This record gives sequence, structure tokens and C-alpha cells, in this order.
Amino acid sequence: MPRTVDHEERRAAILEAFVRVAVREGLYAVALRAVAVEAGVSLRLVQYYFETKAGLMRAGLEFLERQSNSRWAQRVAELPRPATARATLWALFEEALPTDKDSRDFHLLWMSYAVFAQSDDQISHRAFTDGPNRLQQHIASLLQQGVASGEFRADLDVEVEAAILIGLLHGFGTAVLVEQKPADVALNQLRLQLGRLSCTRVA
Amino acid sequence: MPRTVDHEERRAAILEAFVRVAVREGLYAVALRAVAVEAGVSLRLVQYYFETKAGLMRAGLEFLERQSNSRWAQRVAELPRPATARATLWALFEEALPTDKDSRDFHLLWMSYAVFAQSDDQISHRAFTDGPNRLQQHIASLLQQGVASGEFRADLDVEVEAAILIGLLHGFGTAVLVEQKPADVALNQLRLQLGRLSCTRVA
DNA sequence: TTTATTGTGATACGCTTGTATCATAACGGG
DNA sequence: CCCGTTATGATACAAGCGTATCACAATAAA
Repeated sequence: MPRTVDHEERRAAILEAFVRVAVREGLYAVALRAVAVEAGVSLRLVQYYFETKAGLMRAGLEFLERQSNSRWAQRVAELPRPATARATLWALFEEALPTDKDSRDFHLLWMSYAVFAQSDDQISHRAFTDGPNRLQQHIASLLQQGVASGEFRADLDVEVEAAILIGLLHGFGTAVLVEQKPADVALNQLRLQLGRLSCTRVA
Repeated sequence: MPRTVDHEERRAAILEAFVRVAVREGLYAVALRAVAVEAGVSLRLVQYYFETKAGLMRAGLEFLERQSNSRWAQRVAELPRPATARATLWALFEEALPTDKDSRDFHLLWMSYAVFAQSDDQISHRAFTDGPNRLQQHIASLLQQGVASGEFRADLDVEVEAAILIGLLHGFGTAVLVEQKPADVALNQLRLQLGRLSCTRVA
């Protein structure tokens, strides 16, 4: 087999260009030609690696998922050990809010995809339910762990509290995204809600 | 002046068609021709009443705002008097979640517009911050009123609690929208959070 | 060195889009 | 009655879109 160029590397480069264009012009307005120009390759190449526009869209979503997962994994790895349940939760909150530009872009695109998926059955809706569900499970188990270690009140319904925290996270996330309020305010309000679950009530 | 046809009525009819198309095909994919067909008028007519596509978009957003306001006004009017702060809040929650199809459509379009506005400076971002801010003020005053009437705990920071409730409302709203959870589950979880603020603690 | 396969460019096609143009029908005021 | 404004239809146009086609450069295997 000839002319072996690293397929995955090329795909990644094009996908990064895709993300940049999508952020700049809006996901709905992404054109294959614009992606090609942004990536510095020919239109044909984009076609070659992703076949069709729907293919690029699909790959874009998967790319975002992978990127988000690795971001979170790195964040957890940087956590000082041993990490309390509360500290881990807090890191999760900070990570889940669009604090820096990268995170902002990610949130915007994710939301764009969620909207897009509502009137396009090419891409599966499950990405937008499975992700939050997993996250909620994760939060619930962290809460449970916190209850066991005495950080949180013993009478918590961890499932419901996790659902509430997830809801808040999403709501505040979009609020920060549309610049209704700055990220640090959102974090403060989250801290208050988390404080309610603690054994040592602050307010 | 001749051939006087009710301008506003026509505009409204076209806007309703616009909304239907936007819900069906996605806001990003709305074409003037599709709106014309849906409204049963000629393309030229849509141009005549809205000049340009951006004009139609703008008008569409304003239409949604008006529709939402009147929906909420009617809801309040139907409230049994005298309405307790808690009952009013609860009505607000029920109204704010995408429970029926109309509300679902509204939420979807509103979210689409929010995403759209992030990469289009034709439509003002203020609609997406002013609305929630007003709502938050409203909730805060309801909470304050509830504190005064003894429904809610006296030591509440009503501003922060209002912010938290708004955040939850938005988060749960999108969760229901993407069918991550059904509306009644979201309402139950909201009830729990509201119970925390009450004088007579339930759980 | 040939050969088959993989990777890349140039370009064209058909379609849809928003917008513009032009004619003309309808109708109130003079 | 007629005139000028308002309202509506038919149609044209240039631009941009996704997709398809074809040629050909590059290279690993024979």
C-alpha cells in the first residue's frame, strides 16, 4: 500500500479546523469549503476523509466527546491525593462551567449539536442523554462516598441531590455561556447549594 | 389609501408559519420559500412584510417573546385567589418546563435562537439575559413575599435562592427538552428543592 | 520496474438560497 | 372617473452549497 499518510492525524487536523469554523460561524453555517480553507487543505481532501457533510458532523460530535472526556480525565489526575469527595465534586463543577475560552467553545458547540439533533435524525439523541446520565451517576456515587466519609449529611437522597446538582450545573452553564452572569458568581452559588448537603452547615 | 389589508394579522399568520417551519426543520434551516408555502402565500409576500431574512428572524424572536409573555400572563390570571407565594412559584415552575408540545416547541426555538445569537450580531444578546434576569427578580420578590407571610424560612438569602431556582429551571428545562427525563420527575425534584426553603421542612 | 492502490488536486453539475426587478391588481381619495 | 398608493404575483439572478467526476501523483509490493 502506497503513500501511507497518518490517517488519524489528518482527520484530527481537519476536525480541529471544523471546530474553529463552527465556533466562529455557527455550527449550522459550517461549509465544507470553509473547513478546507481553515485546515489549509483542498475541498476534495475533506470529502476524502469524511465522505459526506453528515459524516463530518458525526465525526465532529465524537471529537467533542473525546476532547471533553480527556479534559476531565486530566483534571482528575491533577487532583491532590487523597481527594475528598467534596474536592472532587468541586473540581467537577469548575470543569463543567464554561470558565475559559476553550470550555466556552465546547459548551457552545455541544449546545448547538443538541439543538441540531432535535431536527436531524442522522445524529443520535443518545449522546445528549447518556452523557448527563453518566455524570449524574458519577455525582451520586461521589455524594454517597461523601456520606460514608462523614463529609455530607447521612440523610441525603443522593440520587435526587445528584439530579439537582446536574440541573444546576447545566442551567448555570448556559447562563455563563450567554453571559447572563460571570462564572465566579455561578461557582459561589453552587458552593452554597453544596454547603447545604454538608454535615457542618455553613449558612 | 387602497387595498387596506390588516398588516399585523398577516404578519402574525406568516410568523406562525415561520415558527412551524422552524420547529419542524430547525431554525438554522428555515428558508423563506418554505415559510411562504407553509403560510400559503407567495415568496414575494414574505419579503414584502419582513423585507429580509434577518428581518423575519428578528420578528420571529419578538413573536416568541410576546407569545411567552402572554402565556405566562394567562397562567397567572387562572391562579385561584388569593394566591400564596408558594402556589405562584409552583405555577411558574410548571409553566417554565416544556410540559406540553407548545411549550416544548417554544423552548426548542428559544434555545436555537440563543445558540444562533452567539455567532450572529444581527439579533441582540440582551433578550437572553434580560428575560432570565427579570424572571429571577420576579422569583426573588415572590420568595421575599413568602418569607413575609411565613411560608418560607426567615433566614433565606432570596437573591441567591432565586438564582439557584432559575438555574435549576433552565437546567431541568433542557433536560426535559432532550428527553433526558420526563417533566413530572423534574417537577418532583423541584418540589424537593422548594421544600428546603419552607418553614415546615418536609424532608 | 512495473503495477495496483492510496492520496490529492482541479473542476464541473445541479440545486437551493436570499434578493431584486417588473408588471399589475386592488382600492381609497380627488 | 381616475389617479396614486398599497399589495401581490411571476420570474430572474448571482452566489454558495454539497456532491460527483476525472486525472494524476506518490509509493509499497510484485
